[in-house]
Amino acid sequence: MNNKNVDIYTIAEHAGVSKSTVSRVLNNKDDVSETTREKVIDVIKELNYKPNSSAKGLATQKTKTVGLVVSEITNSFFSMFVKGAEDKAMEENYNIMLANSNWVVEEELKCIRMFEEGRVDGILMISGGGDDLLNDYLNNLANKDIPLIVVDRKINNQLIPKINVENVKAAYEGTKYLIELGHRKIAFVKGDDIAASDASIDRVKGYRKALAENDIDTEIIEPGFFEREGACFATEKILKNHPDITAIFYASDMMAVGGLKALKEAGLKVPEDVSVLGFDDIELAKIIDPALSTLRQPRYKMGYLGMEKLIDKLEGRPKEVYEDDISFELELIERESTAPVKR
Amino acid sequence: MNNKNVDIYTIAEHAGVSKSTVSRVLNNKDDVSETTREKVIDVIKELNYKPNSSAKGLATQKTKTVGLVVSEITNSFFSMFVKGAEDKAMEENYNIMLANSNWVVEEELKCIRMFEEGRVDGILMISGGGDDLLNDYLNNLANKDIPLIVVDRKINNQLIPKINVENVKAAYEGTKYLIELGHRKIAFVKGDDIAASDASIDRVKGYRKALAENDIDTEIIEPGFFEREGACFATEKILKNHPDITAIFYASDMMAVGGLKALKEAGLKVPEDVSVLGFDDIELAKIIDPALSTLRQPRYKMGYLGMEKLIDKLEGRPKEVYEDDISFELELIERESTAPVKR
DNA sequence: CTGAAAGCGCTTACAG
DNA sequence: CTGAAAGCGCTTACAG
Repeated sequence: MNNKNVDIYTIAEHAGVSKSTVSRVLNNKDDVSETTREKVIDVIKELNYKPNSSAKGLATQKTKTVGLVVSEITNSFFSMFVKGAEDKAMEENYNIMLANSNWVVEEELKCIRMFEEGRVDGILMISGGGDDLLNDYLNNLANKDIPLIVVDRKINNQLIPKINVENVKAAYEGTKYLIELGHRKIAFVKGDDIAASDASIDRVKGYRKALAENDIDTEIIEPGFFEREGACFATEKILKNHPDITAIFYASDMMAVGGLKALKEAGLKVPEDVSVLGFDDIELAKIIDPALSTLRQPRYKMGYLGMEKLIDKLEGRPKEVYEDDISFELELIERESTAPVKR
Repeated sequence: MNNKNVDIYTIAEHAGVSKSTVSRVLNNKDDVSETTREKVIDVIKELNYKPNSSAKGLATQKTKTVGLVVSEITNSFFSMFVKGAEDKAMEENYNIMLANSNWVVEEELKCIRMFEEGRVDGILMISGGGDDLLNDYLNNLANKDIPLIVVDRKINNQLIPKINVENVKAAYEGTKYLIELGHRKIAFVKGDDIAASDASIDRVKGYRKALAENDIDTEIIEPGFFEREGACFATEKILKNHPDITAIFYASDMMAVGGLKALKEAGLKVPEDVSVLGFDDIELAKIIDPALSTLRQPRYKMGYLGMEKLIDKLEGRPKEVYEDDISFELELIERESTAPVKR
């Protein structure tokens, strides 16, 4: 049971072969005779040998691990990405090095630098930022040798494959859905426009487009800053200035939850008095009462695919597999918080 | 900007010293003259040198990374542990290798084996299990050379430091709190008794103890299996068999949320008609309406402390720092779901 | 305070 | 199909 000091040489000795041969069976090279292979494998099991990955890493110049930087692991929005990425990595026998940036650019940079120290073959970023300094740094990385894939973040570099989401289209369809339900006075609670991902900006665009197409010109947009409290205030304000509203579309579920609270406090019932539509489909959306109708982001899939592309790249698989950007569509999930407008 | 091929030797050449000296300044050894040190540092910066950690790992037999195995990263209950652990690791300049076990023992074992391959100096487990096979394996690990710390899980091995939580006491105090509010008909919704951590069993104990001390003999215990739906059913059953109930204590917040739903459907108001007390203080507890009163588990702290102990051990710091088990107390958080009993 | 040399545990041409 | 040897990029006694 003791694997202290049992190295490839020990195995070689016990099996009566050379280190080279042991290495060959370890790496499944096919030019080894069946008998030697079996002998070696037996010894490996018997001695409970575990290869030393530092040594292997040094020799091969690969670590078989990828770095994952995430804005906030505690946020269920991100942890689903991580899970997808992790599952794919496991499948391919890659390890994951985790780093949390806490939304701050300096920490994001710190994480990346850490990863650069040879400990990681490539990096998958699922993270806010949008900061110029960081973008420069990422561009540099991409121009050097360390493969990088970016999920849910805009960045201007052809060399960096990106995985995004059709924000404009989703918001357009969400709004259209509300309109088809008969709503004409629809408010939109956006995030902050400076946000890295342009998510809020694009969603506002979609909302506007749907209104325009349907000749609705009451456009009511209020910022909720992607926060529960912020959305609470925004909702109060909307209610005060536009009491005839019949639906509110929030640019995130978390904001919708804040809105639900404000609506309740104002004595309004959802969806009887006002319909509420969220965005994201976080865990909470189906737990809260009333359950939120929302646009589902395929976060697990995005993480999974991001990792897949990264590994494809690392393994030198054909370029077509990973070089294109991908943009996912969101799915409209109807639950209890939306209903046809009352006449 | 290109760091391809710049190694310690390149630095040495440019600085006009030997590799040994470069290594010394890299490792902050004090026996280097100030002038050479500065010279070397300049070159390092100029050439944007990043040490190769595989090489370093091979030479020192340390990787400066720890493995973290978690049952389910997507669960906010766990992600707070991870965050605490991560923060501490960052502080100490350790890397974290993440593995998700998806609650299944085989995957847990797979993760650990992966970690054993020299890639990790120690392991922090925050994970379910309780399986015999796994326990044996962990015992073996502990008896070998790879340091291991276990959070929120019982295991019989003096060599493995454990970080736990005072479940009996917390449930006792939660129940007492309800009793002091005037409740005498208090139901308890437990998890499943076979669960790894004995959490449910201990919490039932605490509940019973409080009842006994206060001469209450209506003991109503129903299993909710630590699931929302399960708790929903349990609540319905309780309501049917004991309509005179005035409070329900759930062994987890998630179950309390399920309970809230069942109560609402039964036309009961919380806390006016029945008080609801949760356990854990997950994110959701303060978001849901009414906000849940609950017993707060210091998950961040537990993760942080677990990592701290592990690193203390790895760094060979004095044994007293890490060898003892630790058991955290839970804090009672009063929110909106509990109130004095109506007369 | 500094350098030469051996060694950490693997892989990989090269030769046979 | 197999072995001997060099090399991956560091660290660390040892000597001076």
